[in-house]
Amino acid sequence: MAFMIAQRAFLKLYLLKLVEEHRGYGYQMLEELKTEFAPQGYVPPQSEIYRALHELVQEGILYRTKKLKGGDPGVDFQEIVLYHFTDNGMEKAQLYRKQVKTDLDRCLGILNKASRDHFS
Amino acid sequence: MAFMIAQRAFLKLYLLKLVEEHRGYGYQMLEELKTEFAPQGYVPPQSEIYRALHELVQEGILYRTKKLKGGDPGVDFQEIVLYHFTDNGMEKAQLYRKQVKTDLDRCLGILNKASRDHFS
DNA sequence: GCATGAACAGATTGTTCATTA
DNA sequence: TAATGAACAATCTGTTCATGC
Repeated sequence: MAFMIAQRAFLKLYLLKLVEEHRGYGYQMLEELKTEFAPQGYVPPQSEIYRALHELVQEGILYRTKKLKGGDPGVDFQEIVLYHFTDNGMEKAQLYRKQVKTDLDRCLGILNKASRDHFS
Repeated sequence: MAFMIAQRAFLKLYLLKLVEEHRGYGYQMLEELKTEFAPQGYVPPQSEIYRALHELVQEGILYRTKKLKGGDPGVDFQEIVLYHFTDNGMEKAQLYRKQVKTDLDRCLGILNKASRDHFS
């Protein structure tokens, strides 16, 4: 097992949550997460967001649709990729969340111990 | 900056502490840390221990001496490598600890937030 | 600048292998 | 088995580049 939780897994949790709340395309979620994590001094990199989304699709949790941003033609023709849960995507996601929670708790245990041991 | 704290940096903290307490060779420290982290389900890999020690030497914080284990000849001729702080090693270590603390706190902030956001 | 994606390079790490006593 | 070290392979990640609107 890896020492620490992977950034990819960490981001997947947040992306699943954002898709669940119907805020659903890559660039927007990236910007949202950037804002959300600014206080923690963490800037999620663009490449990881897209890689995480692609993996969630490959894993059969999400699927993609394409849409023209704005909807009204003549206004904005930018094409965006929206994400939605597949039929059994929610169950799969729940399973995945469970796995990540185990890993997250393990990491917190390790890091909290280090914090106590060296900087208490 | 990397997403999470590196295992190497994490281990260096513990190795510096063990050397400070005069428990000082690789294999022994490895076994000690294995025992210490058993409850957290973390098994520090042998290779990382040695790599971390080598780096601490390269960074001028520690230096090495060699010794025959047991001391008494005829009993055990296994050669072991002991580690000690250099002249200004303690100061350097203190500086390093400070840096790692910053990183550690950043990681804890991120992971605690995730824990709250998804599993509260 | 918004939006998506790929490519490339580097660092970290886990496993295995080698050596000696 | 204890002890140290190196080699190898895989993964992850950060940066940069490419494309289109």
